[in-house]
Amino acid sequence: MIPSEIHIEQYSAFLSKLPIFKNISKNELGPLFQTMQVHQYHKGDTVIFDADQHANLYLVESGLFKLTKFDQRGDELVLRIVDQNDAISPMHFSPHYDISAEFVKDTTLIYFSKNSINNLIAKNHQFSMNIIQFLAESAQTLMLFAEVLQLKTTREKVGWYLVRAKINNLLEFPHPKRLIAAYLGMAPESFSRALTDLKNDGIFVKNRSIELNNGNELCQYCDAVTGSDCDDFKSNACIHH
Amino acid sequence: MIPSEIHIEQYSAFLSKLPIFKNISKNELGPLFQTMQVHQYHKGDTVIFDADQHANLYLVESGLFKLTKFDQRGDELVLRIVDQNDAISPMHFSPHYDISAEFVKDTTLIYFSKNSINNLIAKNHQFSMNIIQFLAESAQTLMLFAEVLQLKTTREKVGWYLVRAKINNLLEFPHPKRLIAAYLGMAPESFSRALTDLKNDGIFVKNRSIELNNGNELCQYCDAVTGSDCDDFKSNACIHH
DNA sequence: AATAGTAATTGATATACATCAATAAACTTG
DNA sequence: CAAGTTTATTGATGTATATCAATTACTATT
Repeated sequence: MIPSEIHIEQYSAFLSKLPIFKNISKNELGPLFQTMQVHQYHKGDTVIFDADQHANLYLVESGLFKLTKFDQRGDELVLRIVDQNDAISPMHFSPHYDISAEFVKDTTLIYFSKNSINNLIAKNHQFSMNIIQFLAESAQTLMLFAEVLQLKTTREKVGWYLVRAKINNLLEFPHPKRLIAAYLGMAPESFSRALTDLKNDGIFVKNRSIELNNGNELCQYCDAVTGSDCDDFKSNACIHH
Repeated sequence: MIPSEIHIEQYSAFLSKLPIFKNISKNELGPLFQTMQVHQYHKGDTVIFDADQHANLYLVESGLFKLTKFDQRGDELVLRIVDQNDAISPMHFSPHYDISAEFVKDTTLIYFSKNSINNLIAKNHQFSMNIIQFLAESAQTLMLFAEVLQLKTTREKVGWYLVRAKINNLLEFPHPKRLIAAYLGMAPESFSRALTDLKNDGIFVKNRSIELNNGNELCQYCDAVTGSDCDDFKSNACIHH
């Protein structure tokens, strides 16, 4: 859907605050923003986000969905939970790489065609750097994610998820439990049992809120990349020296 | 180590054939190549390839090593098997992301500092595009890898590894079995048993050579991204339509 | 507020794969 | 090429977590 002038202005304000457009002047972004398109998805929708039909760059204006791969058996791998302000770029996938999006909440996506994006990359060096930064972060997040899936026990996975929520200053579960369990590659039953288990560490989850005995019980589940966003990173209380 | 003029010339010829320097003229590459450095590693060496000490872009002139993450218990995740002609770029990692390299064979790495690389990115649009392409492929490979680790059974993992070897026209195991087992996230014993299992599909591995009854037994273990490199991709015999 | 529908928990059981142990095969290296 | 060392195989056993089944707790809708 192509938005009206008023919407373009409103969305431009939103977009220009995103990291992917960082340090680029309004003048330079203007022509790109004129080509924006918008799509609404509803809770429960499923679409295949392949490079063939979706060679675009998407920015999440609002909403929540998961990016998943399914195998023949119907088992799923949740590669990413995608939230407000996030970016996803199937335009950079191989034409043979298919991925599904399942919308958990009503979601508004703003997007730009591959051509529009490549035009700005050609014209604007800062934008190239932002794209490079974005892709490098994607790759690093995926390496960390593979590590979590492969090396951590169920309990450690849940602890890791909770410490991330805490570092983002959320004392509440940001996502439904089934979604978190799927993202961590475990059955909802195992997730539930892991939460029970964590009470031994002084970590209590009542309904959706996280309660801690003295506040640093979750640190043992932290990794250095996640920890670098923590207020106490590398302080005495921190496990990362 | 800074190489002599003669070595620079010799390595330049090698480098200019790599995908990351594709479609860039010798003139434009010359100044970059003057800044090349070279390092030899020996079989058995282990180094931490962190962004702190290794903010470079590395090209593998020859050799073989694995990029791994270790956890507290000493369990390892082999994120990548790195071979001749491959590129790795810890310069794009976060300063807090540590990864180890374990050298399986004697290895020669040619590398460029972050500054050298960023200079060429700033000057040369094609090089930006090549870096973007490289990072996009890294991310996609990691998504596929997570899928393999998480969703496939041991037998499917081994089948997947073999079909990749076959598509690369290798009727021989390109890597030692322990290394493959580690890469696929399984114990060497499980790898060995999976190979025995695959005999039921008409897939026989004698010592290091792969022998097939009629040639397409491995197709069932193929994925679309891997398959796109196959001569028979999307033919009647191919599972991808 | 009542009903239906979904999500979460708890318990019992099954299973794929790891681990341990012993042997055999395959490469190093003097 | 022989002795030593690493790698691979085969068998027996253990275990973490999935699956199945039943119950309870939420959430949404009229």
